[in-house]
Amino acid sequence: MKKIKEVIELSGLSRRTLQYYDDTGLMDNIRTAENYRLYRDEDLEQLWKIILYKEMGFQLDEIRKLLSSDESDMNNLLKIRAASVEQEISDLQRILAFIEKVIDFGLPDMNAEVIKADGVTLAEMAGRLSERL
Amino acid sequence: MKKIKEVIELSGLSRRTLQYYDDTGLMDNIRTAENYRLYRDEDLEQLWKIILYKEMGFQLDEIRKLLSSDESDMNNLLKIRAASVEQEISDLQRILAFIEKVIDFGLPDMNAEVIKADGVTLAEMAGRLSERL
DNA sequence: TGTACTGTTACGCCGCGTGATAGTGG
DNA sequence: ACCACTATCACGCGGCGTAACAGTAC
Repeated sequence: MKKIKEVIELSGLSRRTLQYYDDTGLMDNIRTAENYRLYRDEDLEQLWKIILYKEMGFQLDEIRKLLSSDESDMNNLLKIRAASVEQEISDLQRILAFIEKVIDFGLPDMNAEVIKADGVTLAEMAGRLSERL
Repeated sequence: MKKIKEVIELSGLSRRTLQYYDDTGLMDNIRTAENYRLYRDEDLEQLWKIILYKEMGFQLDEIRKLLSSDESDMNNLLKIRAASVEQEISDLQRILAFIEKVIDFGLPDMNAEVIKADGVTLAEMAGRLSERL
């Protein structure tokens, strides 16, 4: 049974973070008579899982689901997350290529004939410019 | 001289977004006597640049700097941005590899001997686990 | 008189950081 | 009485979405 300071040092998380996890129900801390948070061994296991899921880039509400799901549900969520990370990577690669193009050739001209098309917004045009490389 | 509705359709941005750009000084709109926002051609050029920089993943305060910088400053900022995008990509690749490892082998055990080291926090341990692959 | 446009508040999101203020243990 | 610990508010961040309410043009 550890009090919060020990858990701060053990986990590397901040006091505020631990309080937030308690407030939002991600952790479900028991309390002393003086209302101090107490962490049992099982709570530390739970915290370890939370830290691992954060390392994988999950949001806290997704982590909540993961903590209460069986092995097959968890594997599904992991696969979904893997797919979206792959998507993020390819988005960033597109962005990177676009930046390098701008470094070499400057910003594309808004009035260039190539990109003038009716019914297409500027935002869409910008998206297309970074897609086609 | 266009009013906001036309600019919404032309740009693909929302009314709220255009208002926000005005409020935060990213755009510097002139007004009619009835206080309606007016967009001149040069303002649309500015908006186009903003959209392009957003497409490259810049934050609005960085975009503010970009809009008022000369070519060499701009190129520096672009290179810095490119470097940080590369960093984000490699972070995500590490995360992806870690997720796939967890899919195959399950969550790493907190009490495993391998990872037990004094003075190392759980968060650090999680980071190391996803680094070493 | 209606309706389609315009404007200004102002709260909500997410994951905490950063105080401020107050109670408790030893 | 001191100090180290604990607690609970509550505002702030970025980039808007989403009302709510009010004025203006036609």
